Amino acid sequence: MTKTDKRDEIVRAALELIAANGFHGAPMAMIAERANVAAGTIYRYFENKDVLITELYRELEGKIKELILEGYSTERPIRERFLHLNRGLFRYFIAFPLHFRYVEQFHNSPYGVACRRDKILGESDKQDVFKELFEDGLAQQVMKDLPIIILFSLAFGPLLAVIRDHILGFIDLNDTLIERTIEACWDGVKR
Amino acid sequence: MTKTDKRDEIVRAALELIAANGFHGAPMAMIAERANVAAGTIYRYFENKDVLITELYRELEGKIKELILEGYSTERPIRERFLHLNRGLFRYFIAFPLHFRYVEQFHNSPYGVACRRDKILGESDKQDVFKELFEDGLAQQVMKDLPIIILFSLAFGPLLAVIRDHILGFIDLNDTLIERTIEACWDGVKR
Amino acid sequence: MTKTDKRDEIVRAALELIAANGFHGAPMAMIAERANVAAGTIYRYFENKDVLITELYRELEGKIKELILEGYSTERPIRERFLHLNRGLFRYFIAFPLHFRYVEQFHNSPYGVACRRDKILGESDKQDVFKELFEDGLAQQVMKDLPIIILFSLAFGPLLAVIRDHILGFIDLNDTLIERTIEACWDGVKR
Amino acid sequence: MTKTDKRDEIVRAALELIAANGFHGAPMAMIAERANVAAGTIYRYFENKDVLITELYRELEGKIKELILEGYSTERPIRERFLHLNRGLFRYFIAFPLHFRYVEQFHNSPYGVACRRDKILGESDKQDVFKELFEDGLAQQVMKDLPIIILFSLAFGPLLAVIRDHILGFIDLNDTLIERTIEACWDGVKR
DNA sequence: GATGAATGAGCGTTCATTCAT
DNA sequence: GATGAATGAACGCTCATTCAT
Repeated sequence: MTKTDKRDEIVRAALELIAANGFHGAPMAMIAERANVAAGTIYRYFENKDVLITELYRELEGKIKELILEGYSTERPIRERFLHLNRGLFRYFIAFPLHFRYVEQFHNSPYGVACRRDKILGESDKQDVFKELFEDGLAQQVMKDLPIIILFSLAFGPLLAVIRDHILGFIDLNDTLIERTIEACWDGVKR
Repeated sequence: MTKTDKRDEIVRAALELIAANGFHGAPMAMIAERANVAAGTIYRYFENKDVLITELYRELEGKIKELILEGYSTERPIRERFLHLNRGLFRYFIAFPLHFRYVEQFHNSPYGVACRRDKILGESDKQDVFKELFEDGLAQQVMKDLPIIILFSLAFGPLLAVIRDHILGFIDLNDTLIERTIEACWDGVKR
Repeated sequence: MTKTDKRDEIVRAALELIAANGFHGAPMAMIAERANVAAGTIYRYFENKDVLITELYRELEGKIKELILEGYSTERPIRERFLHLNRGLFRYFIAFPLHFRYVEQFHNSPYGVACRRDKILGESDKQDVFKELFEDGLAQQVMKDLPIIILFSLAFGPLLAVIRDHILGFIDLNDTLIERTIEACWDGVKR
Repeated sequence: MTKTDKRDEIVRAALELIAANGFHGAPMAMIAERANVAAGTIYRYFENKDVLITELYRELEGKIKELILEGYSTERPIRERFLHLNRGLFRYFIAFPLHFRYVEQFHNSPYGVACRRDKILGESDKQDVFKELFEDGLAQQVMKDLPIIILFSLAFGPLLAVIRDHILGFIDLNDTLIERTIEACWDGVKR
């Protein structure tokens, strides 16, 4: 097994266990076992559990962005771009429910709050497509004149709630339902 | 200090610590200390930590419902009822940010999921004003023809996200902003 | 309720709970509850749990002796006296299984060992019928020439074991079986 | 220190402390300290305290049986076999008084009762030499016609009581005394 | 006297982290 | 590099005992 393989196994194991059981239901020893690695080995790749958790989040974030940006163009109309991104998120999380569970756990934890704080208050992430979309939407006056951070919540708040209900088995989403939910989100933000 | 005082102190301490640090960041010993009570004393009032957590949630839920239903009438038009309830939630949580953080922690935990499952799958809660509102909205065809559970997410998903951002200090809400956010939520659910 | 009634209730409750659950399965609070008395009240009658346990033992010991000595006469032949005492113990413990369980727990605990030590090494209990019986048996040369303490074990060791098996439901004793077991014990000690 | 050494140290410490103070007088932390091991280390070798207690019992049981069966043959006459086994028990427990105290504590506890129940009611332990001896004794009509479980008590009840008195320092056994006590036990069971 | 709420030391157990091999 | 046994602080919880009422 190469060095990278080991790291990947650890990350995969952590994802599975934390998604299923939460941060406290995933002891390092259990992650190690699931990754077929010794407990101490994890510490060669990650300084400590916090770092593992945060790095895993960054990786998932990266993958999500990557997939979402496929076929995305800032040249298209605002509405189309909005629908594209939301649709991408829906499809991604339905395809990878473990990722969704993990990301949700992360957001709803001290890690997530700190991370969010950095993102909002820190150096503006020049490449944040979401932010750019809302800025364009405001500039072109197709979106409601509200702070971007509120537009954000209007656009993605329902989405995350609906996906959670889907993953927990409370609804059974299909393409029509998804499409109509996304349209409803658009109704929320559009002027 | 009367018996009730002690219980109240424990509940207050638990609320503060759990709202700030999460369930695992609030050991019983710390709750006891903050409540100026011995560790064992908590167990006179609550069978165990789970019960304390759940009971505290029920208390908050009760208070919220109570405040929200003030001046609420099912006789009024759907839109008005919708705005009333959302406005109530906004005001409540802005007035009691600890309650918000606590309720959020609770929902995002095994407790909350189980609680949610009961509510959705169990015997329909006849007195659930929210459910009733959406049923009426659907019947009168003023709301989008979507499953109630999705309407729920459209209505309250953004709201919770916005309040969180406010409490974490990422936005500074004022009455105008609140009113316009609620209107935007309405745009999301209305036909 | 008179003072004596309260004490009796405490003692009865302690007997029941300790017999059923052992010393550690019978917290003071539980004893108090079963006795319909406040926890603190127990400490008016007994300095602490140890004292309660020891005093209860002494009471039971007294009752047992009293019943056993009914119709007992040192004028009768050794064998008859032996059978009388053993028969008495059998009947007593079968009639009062809680007493048996308690006494057994007591003997098999630091309390019991200390108590035994006092009895054997301390001032010889002038009125101990058992000791007297064995002394007479030795003097009259109807019993084996062994230390009294060993005769004791030969006489009562099997008895206690058989009663325990009866109470635990492993055997179902009847009068014949009892009589033959006692005879067997006599065979053990007689010359 | 090898892995086995550590386990042995834990077992030894548990044996010593439980034999001296009983199960509740031997907290895990104290066992760990006596074993020169951290508290958590015990849990690498034993799932929990119950398992430690039960496993230690099984180990002692095994050692005892092994030593007792040395030179034992079912070909020899009943009486000889009886004396062999009883003599073996006497010698073993006098040589290892801690083992005796431990086994006694175990028998007189919920563990022991459950264990006993299994043995009596469960599938007959084909290799139980004691049971086999009594069955043979009954078949050959050299033992009293009593239930095996009672013969058991007649044979070993006095023995255990005598050994306890010896270990507690109430008698000082010597070979003659042992031999005569065993003979007395035989008198109890023989027809 | 009687009460029972309050105490806090102590229990069994877990788990992030270290380090000798 | 990799291992996994060892650590020990920290957790949730119990219960004998005290003492203000």
